[in-house]
Amino acid sequence: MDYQKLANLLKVVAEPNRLKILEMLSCGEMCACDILDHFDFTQPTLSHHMKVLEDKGLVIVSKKLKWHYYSLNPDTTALIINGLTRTLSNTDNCMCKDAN
Amino acid sequence: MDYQKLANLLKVVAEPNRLKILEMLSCGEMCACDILDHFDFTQPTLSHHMKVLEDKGLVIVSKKLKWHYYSLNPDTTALIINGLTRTLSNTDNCMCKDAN
DNA sequence: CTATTATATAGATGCACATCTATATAAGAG
DNA sequence: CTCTTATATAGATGTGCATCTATATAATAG
Repeated sequence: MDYQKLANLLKVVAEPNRLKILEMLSCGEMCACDILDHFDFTQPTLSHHMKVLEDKGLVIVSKKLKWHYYSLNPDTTALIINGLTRTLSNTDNCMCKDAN
Repeated sequence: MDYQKLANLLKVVAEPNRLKILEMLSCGEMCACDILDHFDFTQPTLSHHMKVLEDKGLVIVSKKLKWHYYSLNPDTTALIINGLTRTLSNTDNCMCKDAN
């Protein structure tokens, strides 16, 4: 298990506003301006969060005209859930089974 | 869904050394000194991490003589996994279903 | 062209936190 | 008691990051 990589993904998700964004996207794609309506912070702050989510592979963007539509990347979300679940449960390939 | 509360728990887990500690504990309880053997950082740093894990409810401590034995708190780990899974999947009680 | 709308970038600020060294406390062994 | 071992606390340092204001870019409407 690459703890650094998993931790990096978990850091992306360990922020309340980004959690809320991800849940909003769990029902389908949304454009940035519609997401912004649900928050109190400014537009540059949303832009920052969406960039983090995109750069780390949590969301996928499709740019249509001047709107940017975001949707969840199910591969990455599955990676996080599975990685965390395996880390927190007693599995056969757990590091505590190692000779070391 | 209380995003702030879930994010606070995820922050505890979004740190590579704490992830490694938690996986070590997934096989059973360990004392601090044995955990420390698997890391390069100093003893105060481990003490800090174990305090975070204990304070946030991720691990349970039983103190026997001068050794402190740590084990996973399955209630909290389940809370994190379930909360994150529900947030990232399209569920009926998702916030995107709200009239708002 | 200009005006409007959607999004991004630059730079600053303040706070959280992982780590360290030094030291303290706790608990046994002899 | 003194010595050793296990753990905690205090205080400092450096870095990361969420947020802001101001401004830039992109794309469309008129």
